[in-house]
Amino acid sequence: MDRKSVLVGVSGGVDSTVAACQLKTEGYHVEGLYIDNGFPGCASSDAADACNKINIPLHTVYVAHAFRKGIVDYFVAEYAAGRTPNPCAICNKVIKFKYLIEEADRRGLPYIATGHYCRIEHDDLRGIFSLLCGIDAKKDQSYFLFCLGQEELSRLIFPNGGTTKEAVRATSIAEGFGSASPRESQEICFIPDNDYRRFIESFATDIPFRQGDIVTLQGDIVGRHRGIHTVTIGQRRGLNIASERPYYVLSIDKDHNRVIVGRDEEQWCSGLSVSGVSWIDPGFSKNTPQRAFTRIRYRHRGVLSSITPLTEDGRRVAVTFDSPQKAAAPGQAAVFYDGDRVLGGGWIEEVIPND
RNA sequence: UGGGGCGUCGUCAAGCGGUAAGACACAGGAUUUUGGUUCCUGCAUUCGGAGGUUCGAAUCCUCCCGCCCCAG
Repeated sequence: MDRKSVLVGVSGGVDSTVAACQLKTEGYHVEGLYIDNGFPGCASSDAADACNKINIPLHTVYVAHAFRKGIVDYFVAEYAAGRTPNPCAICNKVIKFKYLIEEADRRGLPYIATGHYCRIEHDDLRGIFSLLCGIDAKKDQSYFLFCLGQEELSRLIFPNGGTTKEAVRATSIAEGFGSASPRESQEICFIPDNDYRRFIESFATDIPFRQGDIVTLQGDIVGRHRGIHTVTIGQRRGLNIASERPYYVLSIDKDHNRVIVGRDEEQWCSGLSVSGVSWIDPGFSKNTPQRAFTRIRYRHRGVLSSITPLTEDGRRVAVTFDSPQKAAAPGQAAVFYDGDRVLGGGWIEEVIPND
Protein backbone atom coordinates (compact mmCIF):
# COMPACT_ATOMS: atom_id res chain seq x y z
CA MET A 1 0.00 0.00 0.00
CA ASP A 2 1.08 3.49 -0.81
CA ARG A 3 2.99 4.88 2.13
CA LYS A 4 1.54 8.31 1.49
CA SER A 5 -2.09 7.35 1.73
CA VAL A 6 -4.44 9.15 4.03
CA LEU A 7 -8.04 8.89 5.11
CA VAL A 8 -9.53 12.32 5.70
CA GLY A 9 -12.57 12.93 7.82
CA VAL A 10 -14.81 15.05 5.64
CA SER A 11 -17.93 16.87 6.72
CA GLY A 12 -18.51 18.94 3.62
CA GLY A 13 -17.42 22.08 5.44
CA VAL A 14 -14.65 24.38 4.33
CA ASP A 15 -12.04 23.18 6.78
CA SER A 16 -12.10 19.48 5.96
CA THR A 17 -12.48 20.12 2.25
CA VAL A 18 -9.47 22.38 2.09
CA ALA A 19 -7.51 19.97 4.28
CA ALA A 20 -8.22 17.10 1.90
CA CYS A 21 -7.35 19.25 -1.06
CA GLN A 22 -4.11 20.30 0.55
CA LEU A 23 -3.08 16.70 1.14
CA LYS A 24 -3.78 15.87 -2.45
CA THR A 25 -1.67 18.78 -3.57
CA GLU A 26 1.13 17.47 -1.39
CA GLY A 27 1.01 14.21 -3.28
CA TYR A 28 -0.92 12.01 -0.93
CA HIS A 29 -3.34 9.40 -2.08
CA VAL A 30 -6.46 10.76 -0.38
CA GLU A 31 -9.71 9.12 0.49
CA GLY A 32 -12.55 10.66 2.42
CA LEU A 33 -14.61 9.30 5.28
CA TYR A 34 -17.96 10.69 6.17
CA ILE A 35 -19.15 9.76 9.62
CA ASP A 36 -22.92 9.63 9.68
CA ASN A 37 -24.12 9.98 13.25
CA GLY A 38 -27.69 9.28 12.27
CA PHE A 39 -29.10 12.46 13.70
CA PRO A 40 -31.00 15.12 11.79
CA GLY A 41 -28.83 17.90 10.49
CA CYS A 42 -26.20 15.42 9.49
CA ALA A 43 -26.11 16.00 5.75
CA SER A 44 -23.87 13.72 3.74
CA SER A 45 -24.58 15.45 0.45
CA ASP A 46 -22.17 18.25 1.26
CA ALA A 47 -19.42 15.77 1.90
CA ALA A 48 -20.20 14.01 -1.36
CA ASP A 49 -20.08 17.31 -3.25
CA ALA A 50 -16.78 18.20 -1.66
CA CYS A 51 -15.20 14.88 -2.53
CA ASN A 52 -16.45 15.16 -6.08
CA LYS A 53 -14.84 18.53 -6.48
CA ILE A 54 -11.45 17.37 -5.33
CA ASN A 55 -11.94 14.04 -6.99
CA ILE A 56 -11.38 11.61 -4.16
CA PRO A 57 -13.40 8.56 -3.19
CA LEU A 58 -15.79 8.96 -0.33
CA HIS A 59 -16.61 6.29 2.19
CA THR A 60 -19.30 6.49 4.79
CA VAL A 61 -19.67 4.86 8.14
CA TYR A 62 -23.00 4.85 9.85
CA VAL A 63 -22.48 5.11 13.58
CA ALA A 64 -25.89 6.05 14.88
CA HIS A 65 -25.90 3.48 17.64
CA ALA A 66 -22.46 4.28 18.96
CA PHE A 67 -23.10 7.97 18.65
CA ARG A 68 -26.30 7.75 20.57
CA LYS A 69 -24.79 5.62 23.29
CA GLY A 70 -21.51 7.42 23.56
CA ILE A 71 -22.45 11.02 22.93
CA VAL A 72 -26.14 11.75 23.13
CA ASP A 73 -26.86 9.61 26.16
CA TYR A 74 -23.82 11.06 27.88
CA PHE A 75 -24.91 14.56 26.96
CA VAL A 76 -28.36 14.10 28.42
CA ALA A 77 -27.14 12.24 31.50
CA GLU A 78 -24.71 15.02 32.33
CA TYR A 79 -27.38 17.68 32.27
CA ALA A 80 -29.65 15.42 34.31
CA ALA A 81 -26.86 15.19 36.86
CA GLY A 82 -26.52 18.95 37.03
CA ARG A 83 -23.27 18.97 35.12
CA THR A 84 -22.21 20.64 31.89
CA PRO A 85 -21.14 18.20 29.20
CA ASN A 86 -18.68 18.74 26.41
CA PRO A 87 -19.89 16.42 23.67
CA CYS A 88 -17.34 17.50 21.08
CA ALA A 89 -14.38 16.50 23.18
CA ILE A 90 -15.90 13.11 23.90
CA CYS A 91 -16.92 12.61 20.31
CA ASN A 92 -13.41 13.18 19.06
CA LYS A 93 -12.15 10.34 21.20
CA VAL A 94 -15.06 7.93 21.06
CA ILE A 95 -16.38 8.52 17.57
CA LYS A 96 -14.45 10.67 15.16
CA PHE A 97 -10.88 9.49 15.53
CA LYS A 98 -11.88 6.02 16.55
CA TYR A 99 -13.74 5.39 13.32
CA LEU A 100 -11.16 7.20 11.25
CA ILE A 101 -8.53 4.80 12.51
CA GLU A 102 -10.78 1.80 12.19
CA GLU A 103 -11.61 2.64 8.59
CA ALA A 104 -8.04 3.54 7.76
CA ASP A 105 -6.94 0.16 9.07
CA ARG A 106 -9.62 -1.62 7.13
CA ARG A 107 -8.54 0.11 3.96
CA GLY A 108 -4.84 -0.16 4.61
CA LEU A 109 -4.28 3.59 4.82
CA PRO A 110 -1.47 4.50 7.19
CA TYR A 111 -2.53 8.07 7.88
CA ILE A 112 -5.64 9.86 8.94
CA ALA A 113 -6.39 13.58 8.79
CA THR A 114 -9.00 16.14 9.72
CA GLY A 115 -9.54 19.83 9.23
CA HIS A 116 -8.78 20.77 12.81
CA TYR A 117 -6.65 23.81 13.47
CA CYS A 118 -3.97 22.00 15.42
CA ARG A 119 -0.45 20.78 14.86
CA ILE A 120 1.46 17.67 15.70
CA GLU A 121 5.11 17.55 16.57
CA HIS A 122 7.38 14.58 16.81
CA ASP A 123 10.20 14.40 19.32
CA ASP A 124 12.72 12.21 17.48
CA LEU A 125 14.84 11.62 20.56
CA ARG A 126 12.05 10.40 22.77
CA GLY A 127 9.91 9.01 20.01
CA ILE A 128 6.96 10.94 21.29
CA PHE A 129 4.24 12.88 19.54
CA SER A 130 2.87 16.13 20.86
CA LEU A 131 -0.33 17.96 20.12
CA LEU A 132 0.17 21.67 19.55
CA CYS A 133 -2.17 24.62 19.18
CA GLY A 134 -3.01 25.75 15.69
CA ILE A 135 -1.15 28.76 14.35
CA ASP A 136 -4.43 30.62 14.13
CA ALA A 137 -5.08 31.32 17.80
CA LYS A 138 -8.61 32.37 17.03
CA LYS A 139 -9.44 28.98 15.62
CA ASP A 140 -7.24 26.72 17.70
CA GLN A 141 -9.15 23.54 18.46
CA SER A 142 -6.62 21.67 20.52
CA TYR A 143 -8.87 22.08 23.55
CA PHE A 144 -11.25 19.53 22.09
CA LEU A 145 -8.53 17.03 21.32
CA PHE A 146 -6.83 16.54 24.65
CA CYS A 147 -8.15 12.97 24.79
CA LEU A 148 -6.00 11.87 21.88
CA GLY A 149 -3.20 9.49 22.65
CA GLN A 150 0.07 8.52 21.03
CA GLU A 151 -1.70 5.95 18.87
CA GLU A 152 -3.88 8.56 17.22
CA LEU A 153 -1.25 11.28 17.06
CA SER A 154 1.28 9.00 15.42
CA ARG A 155 -0.98 8.63 12.42
CA LEU A 156 -2.60 12.03 12.33
CA ILE A 157 -2.08 14.89 9.96
CA PHE A 158 -3.63 18.31 10.47
CA PRO A 159 -3.17 20.17 7.20
CA ASN A 160 -4.83 23.28 8.58
CA GLY A 161 -2.73 23.56 11.71
CA GLY A 162 -0.16 25.78 10.12
CA THR A 163 -2.56 28.16 8.44
CA THR A 164 -5.29 30.56 9.36
CA LYS A 165 -8.98 30.33 8.87
CA GLU A 166 -8.70 33.27 6.54
CA ALA A 167 -6.22 31.46 4.33
CA VAL A 168 -8.34 28.34 4.32
CA ARG A 169 -11.34 30.32 3.30
CA ALA A 170 -9.34 31.98 0.55
CA THR A 171 -8.18 28.60 -0.71
CA SER A 172 -11.73 27.38 -0.71
CA ILE A 173 -12.78 30.25 -2.89
CA ALA A 174 -9.77 29.96 -5.15
CA GLU A 175 -10.40 26.26 -5.68
CA GLY A 176 -14.04 26.90 -6.34
CA PHE A 177 -15.30 24.87 -3.42
CA GLY A 178 -17.77 27.56 -2.62
CA SER A 179 -17.29 30.78 -0.82
CA ALA A 180 -20.64 30.62 0.77
CA SER A 181 -19.78 28.05 3.42
CA PRO A 182 -23.41 27.85 4.44
CA ARG A 183 -23.38 26.87 8.09
CA GLU A 184 -20.00 27.92 9.30
CA SER A 185 -21.12 28.08 12.86
CA GLN A 186 -22.23 24.66 13.90
CA GLU A 187 -22.90 24.33 17.54
CA ILE A 188 -23.91 20.94 18.82
CA CYS A 189 -23.99 18.91 15.64
CA PHE A 190 -26.88 16.68 16.67
CA ILE A 191 -29.09 19.57 17.70
CA PRO A 192 -29.74 21.48 14.47
CA ASP A 193 -31.83 24.25 16.00
CA ASN A 194 -29.38 24.74 18.86
CA ASP A 195 -32.13 24.46 21.43
CA TYR A 196 -30.48 21.88 23.63
CA ARG A 197 -32.96 22.33 26.44
CA ARG A 198 -35.83 21.32 24.22
CA PHE A 199 -33.75 18.54 22.75
CA ILE A 200 -33.17 17.04 26.18
CA GLU A 201 -36.82 17.28 27.07
CA SER A 202 -37.95 15.55 23.93
CA PHE A 203 -35.17 13.01 23.90
CA ALA A 204 -35.08 12.04 27.55
CA THR A 205 -38.77 11.72 28.24
CA ASP A 206 -38.01 9.26 31.00
CA ILE A 207 -36.19 11.81 33.10
CA PRO A 208 -38.60 13.74 35.33
CA PHE A 209 -37.28 17.26 35.10
CA ARG A 210 -39.12 19.43 37.58
CA GLN A 211 -39.34 23.11 38.32
CA GLY A 212 -37.52 24.32 41.36
CA ASP A 213 -36.32 27.30 43.32
CA ILE A 214 -33.55 29.61 42.39
CA VAL A 215 -31.78 30.69 45.55
CA THR A 216 -28.88 32.93 46.51
CA LEU A 217 -25.92 31.84 48.59
CA GLN A 218 -27.74 33.40 51.54
CA GLY A 219 -30.70 31.14 50.91
CA ASP A 220 -33.12 33.75 49.61
CA ILE A 221 -35.48 32.45 46.98
CA VAL A 222 -35.23 34.81 44.04
CA GLY A 223 -36.90 32.88 41.27
CA ARG A 224 -37.95 29.60 39.73
CA HIS A 225 -36.19 27.42 37.20
CA ARG A 226 -37.87 25.16 34.67
CA GLY A 227 -35.69 22.17 35.37
CA ILE A 228 -32.08 21.67 36.25
CA HIS A 229 -31.20 20.89 32.64
CA THR A 230 -32.15 24.39 31.53
CA VAL A 231 -29.28 26.07 33.33
CA THR A 232 -25.54 25.83 33.32
CA ILE A 233 -22.90 27.41 35.48
CA GLY A 234 -22.04 30.95 34.54
CA GLN A 235 -25.36 31.46 32.82
CA ARG A 236 -27.05 34.81 33.08
CA ARG A 237 -29.79 34.92 30.51
CA GLY A 238 -33.02 33.06 30.95
CA LEU A 239 -33.12 33.20 34.73
CA ASN A 240 -35.86 35.78 34.64
CA ILE A 241 -34.78 37.50 37.82
CA ALA A 242 -35.34 41.22 37.86
CA SER A 243 -32.81 42.83 40.13
CA GLU A 244 -30.43 45.71 40.53
CA ARG A 245 -27.67 43.75 38.87
CA PRO A 246 -27.58 40.52 36.89
CA TYR A 247 -27.48 37.17 38.59
CA TYR A 248 -25.34 34.29 37.34
CA VAL A 249 -25.68 30.58 38.00
CA LEU A 250 -23.11 29.64 40.65
CA SER A 251 -23.91 25.98 41.08
CA ILE A 252 -26.60 23.40 40.63
CA ASP A 253 -27.91 21.47 43.61
CA LYS A 254 -29.27 18.41 41.92
CA ASP A 255 -30.34 16.65 45.10
CA HIS A 256 -32.59 19.51 46.17
CA ASN A 257 -33.49 20.44 42.60
CA ARG A 258 -32.25 23.95 43.27
CA VAL A 259 -30.16 26.39 41.34
CA ILE A 260 -27.82 28.66 43.27
CA VAL A 261 -27.18 32.07 41.84
CA GLY A 262 -25.00 35.00 42.79
CA ARG A 263 -23.46 38.20 41.59
CA ASP A 264 -20.62 38.49 39.11
CA GLU A 265 -18.00 38.71 41.86
CA GLU A 266 -19.25 35.49 43.41
CA GLN A 267 -18.46 33.43 40.33
CA TRP A 268 -14.73 33.19 40.84
CA CYS A 269 -12.97 30.01 41.78
CA SER A 270 -9.44 29.26 42.88
CA GLY A 271 -9.02 25.71 41.69
CA LEU A 272 -10.45 22.40 40.60
CA SER A 273 -10.29 18.72 41.03
CA VAL A 274 -10.04 16.99 37.70
CA SER A 275 -10.66 13.33 36.97
CA GLY A 276 -10.29 11.07 33.99
CA VAL A 277 -7.08 12.82 33.08
CA SER A 278 -5.24 11.60 30.06
CA TRP A 279 -1.67 12.66 29.54
CA ILE A 280 -0.46 12.85 25.99
CA ASP A 281 3.13 12.36 26.96
CA PRO A 282 3.27 8.94 28.65
CA GLY A 283 5.98 10.30 30.88
CA PHE A 284 3.66 12.65 32.67
CA SER A 285 1.29 10.19 34.17
CA LYS A 286 3.10 9.43 37.40
CA ASN A 287 4.75 12.77 37.70
CA THR A 288 5.26 15.10 40.59
CA PRO A 289 3.43 18.42 40.85
CA GLN A 290 3.98 20.62 37.88
CA ARG A 291 3.21 24.02 36.49
CA ALA A 292 1.06 24.46 33.43
CA PHE A 293 -1.53 26.68 31.86
CA THR A 294 -5.02 25.38 32.40
CA ARG A 295 -7.89 26.13 30.08
CA ILE A 296 -11.31 25.56 31.56
CA ARG A 297 -13.30 26.24 28.41
CA TYR A 298 -12.86 26.61 24.70
CA ARG A 299 -11.17 29.90 23.86
CA HIS A 300 -10.12 30.41 27.44
CA ARG A 301 -6.72 32.04 27.35
CA GLY A 302 -5.49 29.71 30.08
CA VAL A 303 -4.31 30.39 33.58
CA LEU A 304 -0.99 29.43 35.07
CA SER A 305 -1.64 26.74 37.65
CA SER A 306 -0.11 24.17 39.89
CA ILE A 307 -1.16 20.65 39.10
CA THR A 308 -0.84 18.00 41.76
CA PRO A 309 -1.57 14.33 41.15
CA LEU A 310 -4.09 12.92 43.60
CA THR A 311 -3.66 9.34 42.46
CA GLU A 312 -0.60 7.35 41.52
CA ASP A 313 -1.63 6.91 37.94
CA GLY A 314 -2.09 10.65 37.53
CA ARG A 315 -5.67 10.20 36.39
CA ARG A 316 -6.93 12.49 39.13
CA VAL A 317 -5.31 15.81 39.86
CA ALA A 318 -5.83 18.94 41.91
CA VAL A 319 -5.45 22.20 40.06
CA THR A 320 -4.71 25.45 41.85
CA PHE A 321 -4.93 28.61 39.77
CA ASP A 322 -2.41 31.38 40.23
CA SER A 323 -5.30 33.79 39.84
CA PRO A 324 -9.02 33.12 40.28
CA GLN A 325 -11.08 32.10 37.28
CA LYS A 326 -14.70 32.67 36.49
CA ALA A 327 -17.48 30.12 36.24
CA ALA A 328 -15.71 26.79 35.96
CA ALA A 329 -18.29 24.08 35.48
CA PRO A 330 -18.17 20.44 36.53
CA GLY A 331 -18.36 18.31 33.43
CA GLN A 332 -16.31 20.67 31.31
CA ALA A 333 -12.81 19.83 30.18
CA ALA A 334 -9.73 21.20 31.90
CA VAL A 335 -6.86 21.07 29.46
CA PHE A 336 -3.24 21.60 30.44
CA TYR A 337 -0.76 23.40 28.25
CA ASP A 338 2.91 24.09 28.24
CA GLY A 339 2.94 27.02 25.91
CA ASP A 340 1.59 25.70 22.64
CA ARG A 341 1.81 22.10 23.69
CA VAL A 342 -1.09 20.17 25.10
CA LEU A 343 0.11 18.14 28.05
CA GLY A 344 -3.21 16.47 28.67
CA GLY A 345 -6.53 17.13 30.20
CA GLY A 346 -9.44 15.75 32.11
CA TRP A 347 -12.90 16.47 33.33
CA ILE A 348 -13.74 19.03 35.97
CA GLU A 349 -15.21 17.27 38.94
CA GLU A 350 -15.24 19.84 41.71
CA VAL A 351 -14.77 23.55 41.66
CA ILE A 352 -13.13 25.26 44.61
CA PRO A 353 -14.74 28.63 45.27
CA ASN A 354 -12.50 31.62 45.77
CA ASP A 355 -12.18 32.58 49.47
C1' U B 1 -64.84 55.47 54.86
C1' G B 2 -60.72 60.12 60.65
C1' G B 3 -55.48 61.35 59.35
C1' G B 4 -51.07 60.58 56.30
C1' G B 5 -48.41 58.40 52.03
C1' C B 6 -48.22 56.33 47.24
C1' G B 7 -49.65 54.84 42.20
C1' U B 8 -44.19 56.16 35.62
C1' C B 9 -42.06 49.73 30.75
C1' G B 10 -42.60 42.65 33.22
C1' U B 11 -39.54 44.45 37.93
C1' C B 12 -36.85 48.42 40.42
C1' A B 13 -36.56 53.49 39.34
C1' A B 14 -35.24 58.94 37.45
C1' G B 15 -38.29 63.00 36.41
C1' C B 16 -41.02 68.18 40.44
C1' G B 17 -44.54 72.71 33.98
C1' G B 18 -41.33 72.30 28.41
C1' U B 19 -42.50 67.76 25.49
C1' A B 20 -40.75 59.96 29.35
C1' A B 21 -33.10 58.62 32.08
C1' G B 22 -31.07 54.22 33.68
C1' A B 23 -30.72 49.20 35.65
C1' C B 24 -32.57 44.23 35.73
C1' A B 25 -35.65 41.18 32.81
C1' C B 26 -37.18 39.99 27.92
C1' A B 27 -36.59 39.55 22.33
C1' G B 28 -33.51 39.45 18.05
C1' G B 29 -28.61 39.48 16.08
C1' A B 30 -23.04 39.01 16.20
C1' U B 31 -19.25 35.73 18.06
C1' U B 32 -18.55 30.04 18.56
C1' U B 33 -16.84 22.72 16.45
C1' U B 34 -19.54 22.14 23.92
C1' G B 35 -22.53 24.80 27.61
C1' G B 36 -22.00 29.60 29.56
C1' U B 37 -19.81 34.38 29.12
C1' U B 38 -19.25 38.92 26.10
C1' C B 39 -20.84 42.42 22.40
C1' C B 40 -24.67 44.96 19.28
C1' U B 41 -29.75 46.25 18.49
C1' G B 42 -34.81 46.58 20.01
C1' C B 43 -38.11 47.34 24.10
C1' A B 44 -43.61 53.08 27.78
C1' U B 45 -46.47 58.61 21.51
C1' U B 46 -46.96 57.43 27.25
C1' C B 47 -46.88 58.23 33.03
C1' G B 48 -53.93 54.29 37.70
C1' G B 49 -58.71 56.63 35.38
C1' A B 50 -61.73 60.94 34.01
C1' G B 51 -62.02 66.04 33.73
C1' G B 52 -59.76 71.04 34.38
C1' U B 53 -55.78 75.12 34.41
C1' U B 54 -51.84 76.28 30.68
C1' C B 55 -49.02 77.96 24.35
C1' G B 56 -47.43 73.44 26.72
C1' A B 57 -48.58 68.65 32.26
C1' A B 58 -46.04 62.47 34.27
C1' U B 59 -45.21 67.02 36.74
C1' C B 60 -50.54 72.13 39.13
C1' C B 61 -56.12 71.60 40.53
C1' U B 62 -60.77 68.46 41.12
C1' C B 63 -63.19 63.95 41.39
C1' C B 64 -62.97 58.65 41.05
C1' C B 65 -60.26 53.81 41.44
C1' G B 66 -56.38 50.88 43.79
C1' C B 67 -52.62 49.99 47.31
C1' C B 68 -49.80 51.07 52.05
C1' C B 69 -49.24 53.14 57.05
C1' C B 70 -51.18 55.37 61.61
C1' A B 71 -55.36 55.71 64.19
C1' G B 72 -60.36 53.54 64.91
